[in-house]
Amino acid sequence: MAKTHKAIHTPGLEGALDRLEHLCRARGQRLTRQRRAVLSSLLSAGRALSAYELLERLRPEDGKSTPASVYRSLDFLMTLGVVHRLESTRSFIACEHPETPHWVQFLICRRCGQVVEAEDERIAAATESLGQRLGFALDQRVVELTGVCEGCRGSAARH
Amino acid sequence: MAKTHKAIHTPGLEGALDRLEHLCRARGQRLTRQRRAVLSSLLSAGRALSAYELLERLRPEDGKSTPASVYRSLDFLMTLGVVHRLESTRSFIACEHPETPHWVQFLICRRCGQVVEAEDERIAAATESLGQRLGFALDQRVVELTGVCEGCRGSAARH
DNA sequence: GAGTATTTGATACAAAGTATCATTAACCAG
DNA sequence: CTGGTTAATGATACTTTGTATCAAATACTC
Repeated sequence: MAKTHKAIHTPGLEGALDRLEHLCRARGQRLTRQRRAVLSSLLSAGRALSAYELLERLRPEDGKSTPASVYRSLDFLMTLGVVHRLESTRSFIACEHPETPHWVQFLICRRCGQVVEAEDERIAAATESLGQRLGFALDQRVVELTGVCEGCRGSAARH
Repeated sequence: MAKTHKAIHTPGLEGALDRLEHLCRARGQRLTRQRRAVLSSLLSAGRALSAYELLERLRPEDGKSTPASVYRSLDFLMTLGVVHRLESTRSFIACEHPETPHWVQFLICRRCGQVVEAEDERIAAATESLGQRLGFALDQRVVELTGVCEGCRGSAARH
């Protein structure tokens, strides 16, 4: 059977949860039901979600989630590097390649909401070098580039 | 008399307000008391302010400012390019060099809150090229680098 | 399987940002 | 410099986003 239909089983979900377990174990942190649920939910959403959108998706499964608990889980997953926050849209997204510690950039389509995570050497080098030149010891880099993706420019010519 | 005391008259404030007037005139937009007040206040603050901090500073002078009106003025000033929003701290700052249309980067000291506005060619080129490579027509670039500035690293050794 | 420290649940609240519509004031014309 | 027009503001209420606190629950170690 050809893979013409959208996969029902989110690809990589299992792998990501395994990775989460290993990360927790390695760092002596607890892997709780909620943390697993938050990551799964973000992964299966396949896009960035606001904390409250995430909350709505968790509620059916786990009626006792609250804003505070969702934010706590998100903070935790961010320290592990398996979730990122998009500052310019106040939303959260599962990391696409959490294997390596990394500085990433995001490209966000303002039409369809698609988010692409990139790991560009030139940008990494240029930002680091700017920091040094200005005397900053950088520990966080937000690079979020918004525009219109190829697909959206092609299809909806002018709208 | 030596200039040992902090200037009471914010340097460049007049110039900035003149520039604002010219920009409005050139674009057929109205220059209102509130818009002037918001820009002055940001300029004399000399640092990034949240919309509500700004509101508090406006109140003594103009008791009828509201959150909505402040946000409206900020949005307006941003379209003119004389004010920028810092996404990662949810705050606003007067632009340091609004002469040229520009893509800027910000370096933010997490210790003292200092914000430096930069206009780095390499970063501009690298982000543009990344956008092209991934098929994005970029129209907004958020580059916010957080760390500890030279002064703060020097003084408070470890705290 | 029990002990313990960490997380969570529940509640309440703080901060950030927006919608609507009647009123006001900036700018232009004369 | 006076009035007319249109854009901006004021007032009000509300939505969204994020946090504080503390008792109850649960993940992990032994």
